[in-house]
Parts: sequence; structure tokens; C-alpha cells
Amino acid sequence: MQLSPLEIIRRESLQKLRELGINPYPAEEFKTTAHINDILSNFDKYEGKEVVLAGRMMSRRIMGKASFAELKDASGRMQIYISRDEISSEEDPTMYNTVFKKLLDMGDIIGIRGDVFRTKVGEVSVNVKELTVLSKSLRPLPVVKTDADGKIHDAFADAEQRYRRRYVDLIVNDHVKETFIKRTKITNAMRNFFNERGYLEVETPILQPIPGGAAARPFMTHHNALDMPLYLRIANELYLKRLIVGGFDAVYEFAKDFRNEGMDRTHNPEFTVMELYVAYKDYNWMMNMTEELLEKVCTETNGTTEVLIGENKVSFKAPYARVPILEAIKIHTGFDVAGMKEDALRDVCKKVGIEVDETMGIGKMIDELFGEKCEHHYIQPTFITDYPKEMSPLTKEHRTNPDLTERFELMVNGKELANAYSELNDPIDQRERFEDQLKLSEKGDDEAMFIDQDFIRALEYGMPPTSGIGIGIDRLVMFMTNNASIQEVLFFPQMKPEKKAPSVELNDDEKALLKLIETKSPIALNDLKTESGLSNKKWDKCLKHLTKNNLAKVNNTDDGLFVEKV
RNA sequence: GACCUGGUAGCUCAGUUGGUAGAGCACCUCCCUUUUAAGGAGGUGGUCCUGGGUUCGAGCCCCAGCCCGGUCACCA
Repeated sequence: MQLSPLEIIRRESLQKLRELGINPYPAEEFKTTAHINDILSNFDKYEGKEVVLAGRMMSRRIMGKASFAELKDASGRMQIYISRDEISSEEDPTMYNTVFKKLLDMGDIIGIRGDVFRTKVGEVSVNVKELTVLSKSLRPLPVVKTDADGKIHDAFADAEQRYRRRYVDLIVNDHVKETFIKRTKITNAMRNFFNERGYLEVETPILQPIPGGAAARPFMTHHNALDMPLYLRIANELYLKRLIVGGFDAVYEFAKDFRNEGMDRTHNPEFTVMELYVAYKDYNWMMNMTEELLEKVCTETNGTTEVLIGENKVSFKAPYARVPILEAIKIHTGFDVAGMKEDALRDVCKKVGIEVDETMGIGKMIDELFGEKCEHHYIQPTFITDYPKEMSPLTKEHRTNPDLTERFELMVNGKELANAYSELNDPIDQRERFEDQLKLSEKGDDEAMFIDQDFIRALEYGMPPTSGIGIGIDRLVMFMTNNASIQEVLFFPQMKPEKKAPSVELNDDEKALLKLIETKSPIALNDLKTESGLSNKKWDKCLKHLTKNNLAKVNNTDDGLFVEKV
């Protein structure tokens, strides 16, 4: 392994700590008595009191026999003051002069015991009396500094590095941690909301023999013992509805779903959806619940019902506008497509500049029309309702119009945040809808749904009228934290594999040159160059590559330069 | 997948018709007991993304590729 000079120094320090009898990775519990944020916000309570803290040393200012350092624990950062004669003595200054000043580095995890005080310039600090090494850091951290004006210098900002090394991102970029704390607040708020109503949180299979409940391309895997294909779920809908058949009044699940589709700043191959199903309700009830839920989530995480999303100020205060999808299309394209046949609809699509092909059915085209021409207009939370039947195979037919379904999507900031319906519970209708999907699939739509026979069997036993909803959690977190990229709200977004570390692989020219060196060693450099027959540049590169990897050596002697094998 | 932009020290970035690879921070050595992004002095550190090509000479020009980002396409 190739170590940088900075890493070599740290490894040497590690060794010296051991030689001084200090275990750089001690096993014992380190009992702390306070958290940094608590000290900072309750200084009066802590002033003059002794505290024990543990955390990572984020900066160090050494000034002779005294130093200041910044300690960061899970709650925040504060300054600590370390003087030679407190943690060691004039007679034996090892702990200060050697351990603290020489062998410790930024990024090391330490424990301190000392008194809380305020410095002359007013900074709350801890006067350290005892210092314990808890974990030596062998890699240097990026040094991010914030000046008096709050301006950040040398930010660790490269998105790729930040996502690949999220642990570093979390250490040095405090605002990143805030995003993820908020994410958990959001899901906790939702759980509390549901649990207070007696809804049951459940878990259903991720590995599914039939990937149902959504139109998407699945990931496929294989079970060896059963020798059968299995799919990673694209949705959990059909399983949750089986549980409603089984007699639960309301079940919900925070589900990781997996879709084998494109990746961009709003799509990750795995993502989180909260799905909820409530018996004896319809989609009107669900709209009311959704408004109430999101208003509460927003208030609990941001302290207000208004959030800034990019340029837009968005209010999650209930109620939200409700617009039928065909109405939306009429408003934004001027075409009334209600009741249109497939051919007529295809003409409309062409007129407004949407590319269509023969595999696209009515549902797909309406979806395109809305997605292309309408979706981005809905900045404030808006329920788009009553989708055509063809694009909603799991949804109950609309009570007043058999061409439509009782379905809504919630649009926020021009994006879909939630999808819900009065669930189809007529097993015969459901079978027909699945068969229609099969026809689409035969037409070439590779996202059309499979027929789930067991799900139909479940419906045949009878499912109460039920309303269900799926809320995209990653998207919700993006909205609530004002992040434009899904990668910012996932701890570990999917990334292409890292480039392999360069291995010592020789190309043909280098192999030939090495062979020449091995047979003629030692040989005058200029003779070797002539014999190799390589161009100037190639010669230089090849020889440097060999010497760098310690396969050949150039000796500078009184008689000139000679190349030797190693 | 297409196009655009970029890839230089651990981090943030300069780099002149193509002529000895730079700065700040970090790191190392020395001096300094309550400092405020950065105290002072000196020093170490580089496959300039990779591979070809042009050239006496390439971080820079040409070709091919890789990777990040962006726009579009794909994607309820």
C-alpha cells in the first residue's frame, strides 16, 4: 500500500504512543458527564464545574506551553484549553510536549477532564486537566474553517468525494449532519402520527417472486436452494393489501423499494416509500389525512408550515387544491381529452409535441401529457385527481365516471410526492385489469404489471373498501431540507465503482524493456535506450514506470548512468 | 445513451504563443501561557485523470478512453 507522507507520520506517531505505554485504541469504557451543546447553551450551570467530554479534535493552535484545540462531539463543537502544567508538569512534560504537541493530530479522538470557563475573549472553553487518547486517526481530514463572518474556507465540497466518503462529509460539514437528523425527525413524526391513530407498522417481503404493485423494471436475483428467480420489490402494495384482507384496519410500512431504471439527481436505484392502507376509507378521506400529516411533519421538523424549496416558498398548511387530471390537461394544453379514443389522443400528443409510439396506450399518453405539460406548474401542494382507468390497474373505478379511477397524486414543487387511491377490491375487475396489463406487456411495455394470482385469490376472500397511499420519503426529505439532489438526503447514494488503485501492470513496451534490463544488467543508460528502439517519450515513460515500481534502478556512477535490475 | 463543462499537492485553487510545476491552508523543524478562519521563521510534499500522437521540448496542442458535475433522453 502506498502511503502519503502525512499518513506515514501518523503511523510513526502511533508507534511512538505505544512505546510510551499509551494504547492508541483502548478498550475501556470512557464515561463522559456532559455534551458540548449543553455546556454552550447552559454555561451558567456549568461554569467552574468539572466535566468529562469525548470527541474528535478538529483543530489545534499551539502557543508554547499552552494550546487551544477544538473538540467535536455528536452534539457540537467547543474550544478546549490545554496547558503543559495542567496535563503534565515542568519536571515531566511528556504528556504535553510529546503526546499532545507531537503525537496527536487533528482528527484524533480524545477524552478530556477539566473545568468549564470563559476565556478573556469570551469563548466558552474547558481547561483540561487530564487527556486520554481514545482513538488515533491515521488519515488526515480536510481542514474546513469558518471565519468570523461565517465564511467557509477550503470547504470539502467535491460531490463525488463527499458521497463516497460520507463519514468524512459528516465529520467536516456540520450542515450535512443536520439534513440527516431532519430526515429521522420526519419519519419519526410520521410514525407518531400513525401510531397515535392505532395504525400498525409492519414488515413485508423485499424478495418477491412477482414484483407487483407498481409499473417499473425490477432487479432480478436468484434463490439457489429453490432454484427460482426472485425480484427485489418495486413496491409493497400487494402485500399490505393482503394484510387488510387478513383483518387489520390499518397497516403501514417504511419500505425500501428497488427499481432498475435511470439514475439522476432525483432517482436512486433504491429509495424509501411509506405506504399506508386504511380499511373502510376512500381517497377523499386520504386527501384529508395527507394534508393533516404533511402539515404536522413540516411543523415538527421546521417549526413552521412554510419551507423554501429552491426559489419557491411552499406552504404545507392544509387544505391543498384538488384538480382532476383531465382538467389540468385542459388548462395547460387547451385540449379536452376526456373520453378520447386512442387515435385521437395520439393526435393531441403530436400536436403538443410529445413523441408517441404504438406501444403507448391511453393511460401512458395521458400520463405523458400531464408529465410534460402540467406537472411542473404545481408548485404549491396540489392533489391531482381522477386518473384514467388504463394507467391505474389497482384503483377502484370512479363512482361517477367509469373511464376514470378514484386516484390522486400529490404534486409539490412540480414533482410527484405521493400517490393514493381508493383500492380496487373487486377481484373479477382486478383480474381483468391485470389481463389488460398483460396485453400492454405483449405490446412491448416492459413496465406493465405481472398477474399476481395469489393477490387475486386474497381479494376473492374479500377486502374491505380501503384507501392506500405511498409517499416518497426521499423526495419529502428533499423538500423539507431544501436539497435539489436525492444524493444529499441518502447517507450512501449508489455510485459507480471507484477506479481501481493503479496496480503494477506492465505494458508490452515495459515488459520488453524489463527483459532487456534483466539480461544485460548493468547496462549504460544510453546503450539501453538505443537497444530498446523506443521513442524518446516512450523510453522515458517506460523506464520511469519500472524504476517507480522498484523493478529497475538507475545508478549514477563516475562512469555515467547505468541501469540495473533489482 | 447524446451534448456541454471540468479533472493540477491531504483540502481549496492558480498556472502566461508550448520552455525548470505554483499559492493558501494542512504537514515537518524551531520560537511563543487565555488565542479567534490565518502568530513568526524555515522546510517537506506532485502517476498535472489514463493511453497514444505532434514537437528538440506537452499541465497546456491533437486523437481515443475513464471519471465527477450539468442539460437532455430514459424513468407514473
